Amino acid sequence: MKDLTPQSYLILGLLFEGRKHGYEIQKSKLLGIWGIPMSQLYNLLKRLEKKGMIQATMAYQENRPGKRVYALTDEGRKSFLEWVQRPSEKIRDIRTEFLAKLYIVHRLRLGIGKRLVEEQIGMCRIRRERLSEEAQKPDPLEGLIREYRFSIIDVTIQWLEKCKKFFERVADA
Amino acid sequence: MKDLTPQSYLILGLLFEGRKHGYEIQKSKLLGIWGIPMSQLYNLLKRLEKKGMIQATMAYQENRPGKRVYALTDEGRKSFLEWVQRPSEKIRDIRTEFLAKLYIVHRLRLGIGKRLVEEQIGMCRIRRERLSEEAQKPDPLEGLIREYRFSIIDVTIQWLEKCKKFFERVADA
DNA sequence: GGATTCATGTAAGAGGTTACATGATTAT
DNA sequence: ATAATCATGTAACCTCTTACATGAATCC
Repeated sequence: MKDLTPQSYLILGLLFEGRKHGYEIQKSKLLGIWGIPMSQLYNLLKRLEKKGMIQATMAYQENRPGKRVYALTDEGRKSFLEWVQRPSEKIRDIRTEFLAKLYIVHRLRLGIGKRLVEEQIGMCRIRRERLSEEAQKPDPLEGLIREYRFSIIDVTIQWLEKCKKFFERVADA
Repeated sequence: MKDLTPQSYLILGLLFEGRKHGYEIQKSKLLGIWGIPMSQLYNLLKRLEKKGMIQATMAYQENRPGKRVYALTDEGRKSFLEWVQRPSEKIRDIRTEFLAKLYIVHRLRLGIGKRLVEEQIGMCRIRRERLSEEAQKPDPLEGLIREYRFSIIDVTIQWLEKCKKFFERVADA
């Protein structure tokens, strides 16, 4: 099964809390990490349903239009849990994808925050290693780019260490 | 006119050197910044032509299939120059878009490297300022995310200072 | 004979963005 | 009255990714 987008996984995460309809998902405070436009959200939900990750049931109310209430399927639950426990492979995804994971792990009190951060640190170290091993070409501009990559990785590792402490403090881990 | 993608601007930049056909563009050493798959490149070229940024003429050869040789139009040239002189607004784009600008500025010896870097530093300072001004919520996870953003900006500014020195050394600036 | 280089595309599917479109209820 | 909140969608357009498809010339 192909990976979903981080946004979609976040939606699955929110539904992990319990069944919700579109408008409710939109209103979920997401720390401003992602603002999904309303009209896109409905598209995403439809796609997730088509993929069998979630399933809708109609909730009819008096004096109100019916709501399409979504719930996770077993596959959706499985997919989400698999995603949320796996660190991001690319450094550039840390700002978005990994942050989303931390947020949802914390929100749902999944108790895996510390481990997730540790694994992410491990992944960053691997990346750093791999970058060191790459053949250095004499091109000076290329050297500069390389330096930037190293800086980003290093600052990310430092920050992840702080994250680790955070998850050690909160009872979540 | 809407912005093109960085990839498309890079292609315009390569054509700024002179007319090229698809295969030639693909072979241009781009420091490994972007590997555009061959089949995508032809799509991009078609789109750029439809937008009036480039124009093809056929070059027929003996014993060979004809080549579709592209040249910049006036609009393409204008668009490229406008793009290449403007710093990236988002920090996350520095790794990709801004790097591409530096590369092409250097390659074409446009003589604006130093100024571009300075403007990018200015943009980063503005971003940093804006982040400082944002209301701090008591949420500790949000605080962590904020810290990460600051770190990234700071390390980026430091790196840009190095870039500036680089462009001061090379005769380009 | 087989790999690499030269040289070009099409087609299908997924996904993102934006605009358009509707309509009731509740609070000011 | 009118603005905000609740509630849902469709349609068009663009871009990206991947796979498929072809074929000559040259180098080893």
